[in-house]
Amino acid sequence: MVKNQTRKEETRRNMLDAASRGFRENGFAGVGVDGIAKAANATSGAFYAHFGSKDGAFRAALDLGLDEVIDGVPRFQRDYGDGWTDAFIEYYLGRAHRDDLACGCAMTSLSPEMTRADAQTRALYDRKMQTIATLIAKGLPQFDTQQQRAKAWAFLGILIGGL
Amino acid sequence: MVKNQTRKEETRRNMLDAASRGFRENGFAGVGVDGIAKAANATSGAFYAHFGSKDGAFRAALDLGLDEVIDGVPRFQRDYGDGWTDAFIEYYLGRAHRDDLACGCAMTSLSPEMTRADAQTRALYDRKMQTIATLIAKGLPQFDTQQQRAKAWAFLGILIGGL
DNA sequence: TTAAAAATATAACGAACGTTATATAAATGA
DNA sequence: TCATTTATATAACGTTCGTTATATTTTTAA
Repeated sequence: MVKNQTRKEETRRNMLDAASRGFRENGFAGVGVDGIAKAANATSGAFYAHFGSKDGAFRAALDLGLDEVIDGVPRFQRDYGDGWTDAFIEYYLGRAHRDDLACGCAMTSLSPEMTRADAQTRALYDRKMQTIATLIAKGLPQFDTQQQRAKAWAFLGILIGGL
Repeated sequence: MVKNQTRKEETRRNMLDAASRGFRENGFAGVGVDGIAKAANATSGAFYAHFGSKDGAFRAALDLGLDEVIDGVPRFQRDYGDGWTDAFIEYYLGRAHRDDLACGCAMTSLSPEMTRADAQTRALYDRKMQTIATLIAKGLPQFDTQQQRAKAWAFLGILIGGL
């Protein structure tokens, strides 16, 4: 529970959490605005005041979810050193991560939605994924930058699902 | 184009193809009955005459799609011998398979929908996946059946997406 | 304490949803 | 050919969808 936040911030947080979970569990089309708002003990009015549209909420959830990965990768690299990739994969495929509150990693659950997303959302996704690939590449034992990047994308591909 | 089929069979085929493509591209909730029917140059009336419900059409599409895998695995084992797994993975991850008419393999694109599917659909999925795992296990160089099955499921996990 | 502003709730819109009932068209068998 | 059955199209249903406009409540500032 985050403290020292106004009521507005708390409502937004609740709705963003509900949106994240809803989109990850049921996909973009599988959950409605009213459903998300209700899950956050709020209404569609507040939803639109905060996100402007359903697409806007999806982008906010995507943004937050990918930031979790962007924060997580360097943490694993720092904590596990050279063997960080194995630790990361184990964590990533592990039950704890699969069944957590937000229903898995946004990268895995939201990536399939990208083919149907609008341009703005895809641009956000591409930008964040480039950041993630760069972070991964920096942690790979290789001196050729291009090879590092290729391996980083392969690593991501395995994680997300062979696509 | 399949020949020697009645008009009824042709309509059903068209609608099943449209449903398969629609569900794979946009997910169960991402496409509607009217949309599927229109994509098959038909109407919702014919749709319900053939499938009974949207869930019914999804099951038919899932059934057909997983049968493609069930047919494909032994073909790879026969054509490529011991190295069939590499050939299969290469094909599976390859562009040709990703961009084909039906928008990728049903196993990959429809598996994420299973968490939201009804009991009947999940039962069908489980049954077919057991069949697929058995086929894969038979093609693995191992004498312990249990180990074979475990490896077969790991193989499937990698293909579908590390879940 | 009270007026202004901001945040949230309520109500309604047209459109699309899955489904059913019914009407039309096509295929079948005599 | 004509009656009957089958296949498909049309029209309508109640609901839910994303969204907007407006009303109400809560917070802010004086």
